[in-house]
Amino acid sequence: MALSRAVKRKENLASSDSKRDLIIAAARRVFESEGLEGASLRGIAKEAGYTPAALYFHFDSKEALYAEILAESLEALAKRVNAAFRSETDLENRLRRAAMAFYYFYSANPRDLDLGFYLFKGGMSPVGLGKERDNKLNDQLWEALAPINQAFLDLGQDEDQAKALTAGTFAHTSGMLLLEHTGRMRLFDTTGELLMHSYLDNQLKLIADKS
Amino acid sequence: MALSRAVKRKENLASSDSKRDLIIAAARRVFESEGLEGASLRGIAKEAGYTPAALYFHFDSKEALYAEILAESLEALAKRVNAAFRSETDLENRLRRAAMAFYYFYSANPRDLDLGFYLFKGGMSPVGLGKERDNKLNDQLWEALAPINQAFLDLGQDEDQAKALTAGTFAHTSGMLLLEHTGRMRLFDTTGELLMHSYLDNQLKLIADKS
Amino acid sequence: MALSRAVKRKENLASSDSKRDLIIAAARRVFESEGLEGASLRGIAKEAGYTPAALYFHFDSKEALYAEILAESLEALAKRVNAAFRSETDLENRLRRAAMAFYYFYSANPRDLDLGFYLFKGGMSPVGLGKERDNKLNDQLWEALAPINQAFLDLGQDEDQAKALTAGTFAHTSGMLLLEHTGRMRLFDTTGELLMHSYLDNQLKLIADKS
Amino acid sequence: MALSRAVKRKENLASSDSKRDLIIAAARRVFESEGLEGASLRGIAKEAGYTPAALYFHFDSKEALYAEILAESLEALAKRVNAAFRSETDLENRLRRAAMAFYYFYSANPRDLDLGFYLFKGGMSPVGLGKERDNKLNDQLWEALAPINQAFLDLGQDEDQAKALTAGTFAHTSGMLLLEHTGRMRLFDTTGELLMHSYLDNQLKLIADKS
DNA sequence: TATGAATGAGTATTCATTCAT
DNA sequence: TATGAATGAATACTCATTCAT
Repeated sequence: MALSRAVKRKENLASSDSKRDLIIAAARRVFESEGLEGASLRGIAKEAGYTPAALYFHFDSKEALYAEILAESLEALAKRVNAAFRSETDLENRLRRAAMAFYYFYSANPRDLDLGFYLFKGGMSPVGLGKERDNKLNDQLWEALAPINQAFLDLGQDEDQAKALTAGTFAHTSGMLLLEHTGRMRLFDTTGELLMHSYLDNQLKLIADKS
Repeated sequence: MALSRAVKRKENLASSDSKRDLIIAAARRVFESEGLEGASLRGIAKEAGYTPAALYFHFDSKEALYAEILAESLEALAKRVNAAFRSETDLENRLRRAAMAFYYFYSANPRDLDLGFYLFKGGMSPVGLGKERDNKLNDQLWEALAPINQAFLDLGQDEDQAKALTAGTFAHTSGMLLLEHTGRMRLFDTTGELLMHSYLDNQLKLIADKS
Repeated sequence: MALSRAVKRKENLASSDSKRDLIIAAARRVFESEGLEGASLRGIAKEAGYTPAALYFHFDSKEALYAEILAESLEALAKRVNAAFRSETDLENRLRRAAMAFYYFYSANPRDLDLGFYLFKGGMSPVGLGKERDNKLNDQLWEALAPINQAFLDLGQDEDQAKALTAGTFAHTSGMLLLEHTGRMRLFDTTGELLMHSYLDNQLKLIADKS
Repeated sequence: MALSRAVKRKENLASSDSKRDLIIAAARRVFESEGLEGASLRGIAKEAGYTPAALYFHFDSKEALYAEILAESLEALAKRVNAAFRSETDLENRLRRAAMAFYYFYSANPRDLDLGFYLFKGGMSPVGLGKERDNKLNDQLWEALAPINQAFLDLGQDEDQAKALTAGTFAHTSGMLLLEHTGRMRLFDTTGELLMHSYLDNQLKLIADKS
């Protein structure tokens, strides 16, 4: 008749988690339409169909909620980049695919970029977040970059070289996204996508030339 | 009596302008110590020795004041980059010097970077700023990038190529500054300066290889 | 099966009571470290290892919980004062001991004083508490004052005189504790303890002079 | 025709001050009807016919507003006690009058007592107030007690004795007010006023006996 | 008996901006 | 040109309490 306690608890947990997810989803929606600064706890709560106070049952603070969103975003990013990496066997294309996956992800979700910069600002958040969360986010970021790093290793670069190349690619991509996001790309009559491809071609050429 | 009206007006204008500059200087000081989010009109007014209301005689809005600061910053940046460009006769070093001047400027004044991103966000400001000001800022930005573009032209690139190369250099530099500013460079055991040099070396090598 | 229902109920009762005591103890701890204003139901619940909602099974309201704590405190106070009274046979010292026991109790537990003032404020609590509880607390307070009253009776005062003397001693002691608690005693380069002794000496002298 | 600037400024000042006083008066009214805990900035602002934000133009914080009220209260108290002291030439009655003026003041304005205890709690306020204000309040308190102290001096007590006697009188009065304020006086079938008189008579008798 | 989830009312304070003077 | 005074909307967050489960 009745469900066993264990099952019930599981269901509650699922329900609880799904509520968290509901709130996070609502927060994402608000972010997307209002931007980071425009997204208030009140607004998020309203969008989620809750009282502001209710959110505090699920998240310790606004920043913690933000961090959760960023974490989910980074997770999705990492999945995307890894999938792109794995979808290719050609070593050169692997790099291209992985790096472009990174680029396309943020090109499609520009607000997530803001979020990342906001929470990473100064290397730590102003309010809470704390070191543990910073470390966690760093780890997640690295997981998204790891395929790119691996691609460079696979192309014959040693560990230090690969790391530097990954950093360069990350920076280049971030900058490119920034220019597009802030509408400055118009100055140059070109697109970030094009420039990304050219950057990657150059990297591959340079690597090929070395050997 | 003593002074003619015309002279008086001129003096007032001068005095007015110097007051503007005083306010802008105060705002810069506040930005540097408090950051973009921490800088309030009240705080700026206090630092300038004025009432908040007084600032509205000199600037239409907070954003307008910000824009003015950004304009000054871009002007200083342009001067710096141009001077670096002119200080060199060797074509390759010209590029290096100009690009690194850009990098060093923001590395030393990271808050100015924030300001730029903030005001350029979305291609237009939320409140005022308007198209004219956006255009003006774009022009100023281009003035800071022009020497880099010229260096590429001098290295034998055609106009389109130079523009794309300038865009790439701009993006790369911006991304690098971003990574450093947000403390993410630590992930890679290297520095933005080093990576900048390596990027520029690669660009020069690729150009040389082409011909 | 094994245990009879009656026994079970008793056990439950005992268990319930011990839980109550656990909560009260937790609340006391929170009071002592956070003060009256700083003590929230949430904090108390956490300290007790419960959910806030759980406390409502044991206490009708926050005020009711407070009242319980005050009741325990008054009980302890009464015990202390009675013991002090009984520990002496000399009539004059009996008064001194009893009154000083009162003083020392609150001097050591200043938060309990706050609690008393808070709950007694206006003669009744804002929310619940009600008349029964007020009467109960009054009774308990009187039990703590009874030894002092008895001491005055033993010193030959009639009932009315003793009551008035008790009231005076109570007021004097309370005021003294208040001055110390609020740091105002510093104005006078003396201590509450000293002044208490001098007050009691005077009372005894006045009584002696009368006869 | 027009008013001179100096006059205008004076008027403005007067107007500004009167607005402060208006707010303070409103705050007092709210205190009296709602009590200390029930008095919120919002409520005070509403009562004063202002927006909460407007109060911050006149007072730095809620605590600062409270402190101002307490300061005014203490000033009025001091005036009252001094006047009582001066109205008498008979040395014994001087003490009586001054001490009873103190008592009557708080008996008529019991909320002011709360305010004093609240702001003096722990010798310093939790939020702001700061040492300067604490010192100022202490000074004001002493000004209200000075006549009592003088009365003891006039009765032939040396400085130390007078100080201790003043402390004792202050404590006794405070305690008496407390008992009345919290409705505990009912336990003793007497009144604070009566007990105050009897306390003062005793003090005078003890002083007379000494010499 | 206890929890998880939620509420609604409340908190002090800050913000950019306006306007009469 | 500048101020003093004020606004209205917003902010994140806390509270005691309730209720279905």
